[in-house]
Amino acid sequence: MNNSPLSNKNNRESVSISDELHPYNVDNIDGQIQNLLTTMSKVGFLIDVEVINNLEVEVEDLLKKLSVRIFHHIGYDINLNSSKQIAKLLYEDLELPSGKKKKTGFSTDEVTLKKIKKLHPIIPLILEYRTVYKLKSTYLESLRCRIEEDGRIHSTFLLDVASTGRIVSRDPNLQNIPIRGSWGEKIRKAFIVPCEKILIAIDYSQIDLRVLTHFSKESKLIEAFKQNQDIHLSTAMEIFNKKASDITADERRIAKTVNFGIIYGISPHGLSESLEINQKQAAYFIKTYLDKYPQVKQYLDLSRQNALKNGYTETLGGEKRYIPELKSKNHFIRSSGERMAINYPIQGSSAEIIKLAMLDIDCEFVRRKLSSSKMILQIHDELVFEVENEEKDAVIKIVKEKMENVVKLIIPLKVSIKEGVNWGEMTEILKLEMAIK
DNA sequence: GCATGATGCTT
DNA sequence: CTGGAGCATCATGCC
Repeated sequence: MNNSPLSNKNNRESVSISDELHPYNVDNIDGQIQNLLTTMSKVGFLIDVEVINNLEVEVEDLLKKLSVRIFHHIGYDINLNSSKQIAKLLYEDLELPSGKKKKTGFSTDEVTLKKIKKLHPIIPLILEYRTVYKLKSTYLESLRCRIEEDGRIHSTFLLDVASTGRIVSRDPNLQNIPIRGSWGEKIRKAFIVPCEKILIAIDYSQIDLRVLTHFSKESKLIEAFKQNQDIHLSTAMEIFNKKASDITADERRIAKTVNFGIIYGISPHGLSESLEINQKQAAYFIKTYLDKYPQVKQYLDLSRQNALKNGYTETLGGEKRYIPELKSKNHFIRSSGERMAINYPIQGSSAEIIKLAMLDIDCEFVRRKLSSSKMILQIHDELVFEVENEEKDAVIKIVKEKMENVVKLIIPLKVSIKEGVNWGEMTEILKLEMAIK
């Protein structure tokens, strides 16, 4: 393992798989990837400022209308950005039922307000105001101000910030640009590429669940991934004990939430909050899941036990994270430690895998002299490239091949590929041109 | 001006 | 009392 090709930056091949416990070498991944991150930052993401400007006008107008309607209803003006003033309005002046208490008063967050939104017509208006104001402040005005001379936004990418080994983007953060709903698409349409170029986004499909499968060796999951099944549907079939054609959209949604919950070290309470069901039902779903996937249960138990015994957990590459919280006498802190013991090996291994893939891709771009195509963004399980049209086929082939083969797990790694002229209108590429040289 | 809390966006 | 990891904005209170 000490002779891994990884230790030679300019001559990396595929990684060593000789050591079963640590199937790849993580020596100095972060040191090697630093230059690549600096380059991504220098390249930046081209922005269509007209799209931003037009959206700002639209949003400005909407905010004005919303605040006028709200103030008309209540008969006076308040600062709608102040949760303190919103709380006074709802829970004192309007005497609506209040939910959980925070340090400074009763909560007015989205989850709380949705529970009482039918009790007063201004609550949906407040919720919409919040969404739109968030857009205006964080994703329109702020981003516009960060466009530099070259028409691009240059984020900074950092290692050694996230305790899981993930890469962090800041100033500005380009890893949390909205994607859901109509606003997500509208904003992402402002992220563009120059003429003669195309945007390519490739993301790992279910990498966390695949890593969980690798660690747990759960036979049902191995089978599902080997057959490239819809994993949430497959889980729904297990939990609800039905065949695929009988699974409803709602049952699949529940299974998807359970799958994510497992990775995060779920509790019945947490799942009940996410699914808006009672805790008894949530507990039943978890129990059923663990009954149906016994090797996952065994793996999760073992993860906690080993973390307590050793004081740390580790990733596939052997990167350790110490978890002193496991010995806390405070139940809350200890539970939090147990969730870390579950989540860190999974999320940390995923982070390693994509960082290794980024290095492989970078090397191959250099080797193949694809100098006009640039990696511009990494969003945890996704890579975004600004690609010369003529290099498109070659880039897609390389990125897919490197991402899927960077490390051999007991099940295959899969990516999905999208292309577009902007980040808001991406189309999945299902058929790959196999006539590539 | 600075720290903290509340909120909300992503994976 | 309970979903892992982050960052940014705004309000508020204190210096």
